[in-house]
Amino acid sequence: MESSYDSKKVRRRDLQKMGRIRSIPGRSESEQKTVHDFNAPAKRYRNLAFGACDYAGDSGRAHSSSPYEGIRGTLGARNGPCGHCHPKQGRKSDRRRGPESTTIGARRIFGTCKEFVAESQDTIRNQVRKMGSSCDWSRERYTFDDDLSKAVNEVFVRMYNDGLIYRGHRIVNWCTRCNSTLSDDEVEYVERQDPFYYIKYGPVTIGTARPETKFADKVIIVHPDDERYKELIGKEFDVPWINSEGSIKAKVVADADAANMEMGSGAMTITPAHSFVDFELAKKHGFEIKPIIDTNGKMLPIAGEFAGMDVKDCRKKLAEKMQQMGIMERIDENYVHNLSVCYRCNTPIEPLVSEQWFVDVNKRFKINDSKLKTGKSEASLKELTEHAVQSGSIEIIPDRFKKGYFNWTENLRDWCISRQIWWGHRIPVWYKNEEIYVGTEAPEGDGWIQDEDTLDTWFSSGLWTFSTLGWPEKTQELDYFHPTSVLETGYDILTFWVLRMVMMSTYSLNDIPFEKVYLHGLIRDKEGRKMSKSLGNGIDPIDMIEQFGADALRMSMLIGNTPGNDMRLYEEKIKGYRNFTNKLWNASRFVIGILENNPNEGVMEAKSDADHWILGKLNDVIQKTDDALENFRISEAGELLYDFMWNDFCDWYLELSKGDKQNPGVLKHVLTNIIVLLHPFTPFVTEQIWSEMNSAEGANDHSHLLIREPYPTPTNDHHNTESTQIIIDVIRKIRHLRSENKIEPAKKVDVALQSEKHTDLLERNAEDIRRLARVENLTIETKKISMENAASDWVSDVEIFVPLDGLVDPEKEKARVEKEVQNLQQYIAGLKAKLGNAQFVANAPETVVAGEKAKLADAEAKLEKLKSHTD
RNA sequence: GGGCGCUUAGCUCAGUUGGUUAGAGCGUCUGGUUUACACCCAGAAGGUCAUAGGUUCGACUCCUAUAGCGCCCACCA
Repeated sequence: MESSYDSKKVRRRDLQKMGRIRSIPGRSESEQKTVHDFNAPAKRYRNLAFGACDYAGDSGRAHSSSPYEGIRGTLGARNGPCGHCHPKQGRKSDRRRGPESTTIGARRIFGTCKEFVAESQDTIRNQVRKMGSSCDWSRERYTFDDDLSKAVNEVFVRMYNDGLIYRGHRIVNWCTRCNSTLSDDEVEYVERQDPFYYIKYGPVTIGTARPETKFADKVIIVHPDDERYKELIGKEFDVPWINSEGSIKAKVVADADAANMEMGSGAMTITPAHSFVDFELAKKHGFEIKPIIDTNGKMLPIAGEFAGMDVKDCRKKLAEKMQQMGIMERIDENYVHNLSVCYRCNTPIEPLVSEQWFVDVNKRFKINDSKLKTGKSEASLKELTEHAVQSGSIEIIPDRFKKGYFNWTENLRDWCISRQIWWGHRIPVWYKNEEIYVGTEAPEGDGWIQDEDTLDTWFSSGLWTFSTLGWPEKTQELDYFHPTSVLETGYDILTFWVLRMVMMSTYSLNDIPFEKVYLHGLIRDKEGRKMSKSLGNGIDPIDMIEQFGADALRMSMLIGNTPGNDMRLYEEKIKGYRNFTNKLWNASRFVIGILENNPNEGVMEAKSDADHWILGKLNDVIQKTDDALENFRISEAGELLYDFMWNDFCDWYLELSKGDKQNPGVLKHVLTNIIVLLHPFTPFVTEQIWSEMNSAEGANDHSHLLIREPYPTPTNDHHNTESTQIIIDVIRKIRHLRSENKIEPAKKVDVALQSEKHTDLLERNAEDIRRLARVENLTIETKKISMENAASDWVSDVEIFVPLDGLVDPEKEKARVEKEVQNLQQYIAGLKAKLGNAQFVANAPETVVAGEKAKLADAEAKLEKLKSHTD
């Protein structure tokens, strides 16, 4: 065994040995995938790991469940083309991108992307494995796998037949660069300063940042109660305007909901084809909806002289024209607003009307209510999605994210699911002249052309919990694993993914997809900044693993972090846990060495006070760890184990084991428990220690892995931990007295102990006290000792004297004691005041009052002793 | 505009339904080749828990307001 834990060496060895790639002997690669292993995962993993990786996804974007959101670049989409942002090729639709894109051969793009996906898969698999994730690799799935694609089509067809999917001309978020729609939650906002134009429009002045959309504006909306415009309502005007005719017939319409008297001039025109709000308004009033801008962001012929021009250029030129026409009142150059942009390429979004497929979230359909328990026979997707969380069937951790979830379900609009990108599941709809066919497979006969659009990635991702288990077949897995117990993911993906999974599962299976959602925060750099490529502040997990080991990286991500809160990650932190890993390694080496020297003494039997102490402590830590993990306080569990391993086991029990009461059986027992408990946190080093322990006993059997060991449960054995605690405290106090009085560590001192109750205990452990406190002559008395010129202290009823002839500074010692007396007196006064308060005694629970009384008694006894020592 | 979160030792963070003389790691200081470990050991210093009120016998913890930082959603005439 090496003296320092080399994570690199062990890792490579372990990956094969530990069966992290769970392979079944005698089966080919393809058969491996279909092997069903119904061995329930060990308890600890049920709660710690569940996640799905979409690789490059059907979206060209990785939404792995890793908290490494900030460095998505390294998780999947590294250096590759963004699938989304490439136009489909070989398509004749006029929605396609212009001729420039045809210069890129379709085959070439497709080839590149296949490679890209393969590379991403490799990268992610590699990273997940290197992180030590304990997945059932036999069940790995990719959203483009055949059976998953089948599920996608199946859901589409079912929804279509239930009338939940429809095709319609609607206003959508459009990216002119990607040449595709975006769903509402794929739109991002950036703050920008742009000119804001005030334009004369007949009798009113309108304000806009986008004059180029207004060629066909012919309705003025005012508030019905607005005194300024009351007279105008219902009237029509010929307004000098920017269109090619030079004027337009405008009508004044009152709408109490749409118009705001306080805002600007209180009057506005509307652009139905390029504004969500205006589109709804136009539908409400039956106004004409006339497109101004095409899908490439170019002006349509309606713009006259500006036709074919880019939106941006048009705006500039148009402003000049308006000046010339004399209808430009003024320009505010300091207008700051939120510009909506494409999350993929940051191109400004152009809302426009186009024919798309939508999921109707409000239409009711028949449901099987046996699991959903809505109390209804039919419900809408929106209602089901909301109900699953509202009813408590799904628990979100931490709880506060429910609010965001409901905010989102409440404002849910029909979901535009068609995308004009080529990388995705094709919409399972075929056309032949006027005929339309919707089915899971292409219809019989010639002349059918499949819809060229693809589905929003979240449509297929939303099926993840059951499409991966063979649905729509009634498979054993589906029965066994669904709903999943815990989904673990980042909070930023709650609405994208989590909500869609709830929606899809409640629809398709009439059941929830999972019982609990554990949300982690995002990882930030040391300064709290989001990790990003442009800042170059990302941390490559593989780099950190190379340097400090995967275990250290895992620990640094688990400890000191609470659900839903962002976490800073930086080298020093990881380094700290590397030290922990190494400490564990060295302690194990020491124990294994003892076991090798005492091959026949491995029976677990507590003999010494220290044995009882450590076993009691172990029992306690098992119980607390279990409780913490059950309640998703993962950080706390990690801290408990860290503390127990280092401070109790290493600093005390191992040190005591170097004395005359070494007990190999207990050492082995405690170490074994420690590594089982720590295995979920630091799988590699613990598995390696386990293997070394077993090979020390000549039983190196690869099938006998630590990961298979049951997680410890507390025993009912009673262990006295008090006794050794006294010994430990005595040693500490002696050390403290030495240090206070500047006694060199190498120098041995004489110590006298006096106690009525604990002389036996002290005698039993005299050797340890002598060794660990560096004592020359240790005397233990029952009768009172009075000693001149000695530093003194006490523990329980044990009085400690360290004679310091000529060494102790009487003044200093006096000052120290006086300070402590003062401190104690203050404390006692506080306690007395509290206990003297009738209200406190009356209202506080008995246990609290008793506790305070005990504290007081204790403090008073201490004060007594302190005084007796100064006499 | 609506919502949410954070503010605790020099730094990074814990603190479970209100009852500890408020904790950890790192860093700092003092000392150390004690035969597993200097990626270590021993000892120590360091906080009026952002501010101001309130509830309570009792507040880091609950309520209200204020300030600073951050996030999400909405809007954009």
